[in-house]
Amino acid sequence: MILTVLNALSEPTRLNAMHVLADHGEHCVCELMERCSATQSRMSRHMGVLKSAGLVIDRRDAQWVRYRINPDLPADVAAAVEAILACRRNQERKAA
Amino acid sequence: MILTVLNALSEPTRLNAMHVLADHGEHCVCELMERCSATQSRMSRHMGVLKSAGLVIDRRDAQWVRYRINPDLPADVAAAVEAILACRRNQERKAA
DNA sequence: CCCGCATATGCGTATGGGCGCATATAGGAG
DNA sequence: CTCCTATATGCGCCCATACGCATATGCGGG
Repeated sequence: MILTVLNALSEPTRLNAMHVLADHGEHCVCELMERCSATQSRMSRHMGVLKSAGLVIDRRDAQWVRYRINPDLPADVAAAVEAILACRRNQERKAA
Repeated sequence: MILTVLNALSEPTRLNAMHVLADHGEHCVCELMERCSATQSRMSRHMGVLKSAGLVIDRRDAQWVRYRINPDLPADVAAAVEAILACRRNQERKAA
């Protein structure tokens, strides 16, 4: 439910990961690690939290695991996520 | 920033309080206590968290303190909050 | 001045969550 | 089979946070 989603998003590294995934493309853990400046175990666990919140799905591709935003998110949840991500984007725009 | 907001909202009682306040009216702590089934100290502290996240403001009125949603919330944050609250409302609608 | 209602807060405690480290598992290459 | 890369997970530690209880503070009434 929404509380699980909020809980998942209210952590800097996880919110960061969502920003990376916001292009609706696939990204492997090693890429996310770099872009979020996180260690391997940290990133893996955080992705697990996002996954069990239903926000992302994963797919094995050879030795990599590709994550992407869950395309079957309920419309209202997807809208909320989008609105949340927009906040930081606006902030970056303001900073420039 | 948005992380503080998400942190504040990712707690059941606080999210509940936001739903009560979503009518953009003023509500005193004792009313919020009842509607959220919380003890006095719990509710007071939770409102403090919402307040320091900038989500609500308070006003002394005789022996009561009236809380309401911060009318000066940045537009993008207000939109995110609205989208989040909408999720639970949709759920209630679906349950009926 | 004293009392009672409404609200905030100090304090001690318990629980949850994140982290690092080490290790397990999975898949490809030789 | 072995090795290497990529990812997940068990474990123990630490810190943040929520809670209850008691107490302080603010405000109005008598």
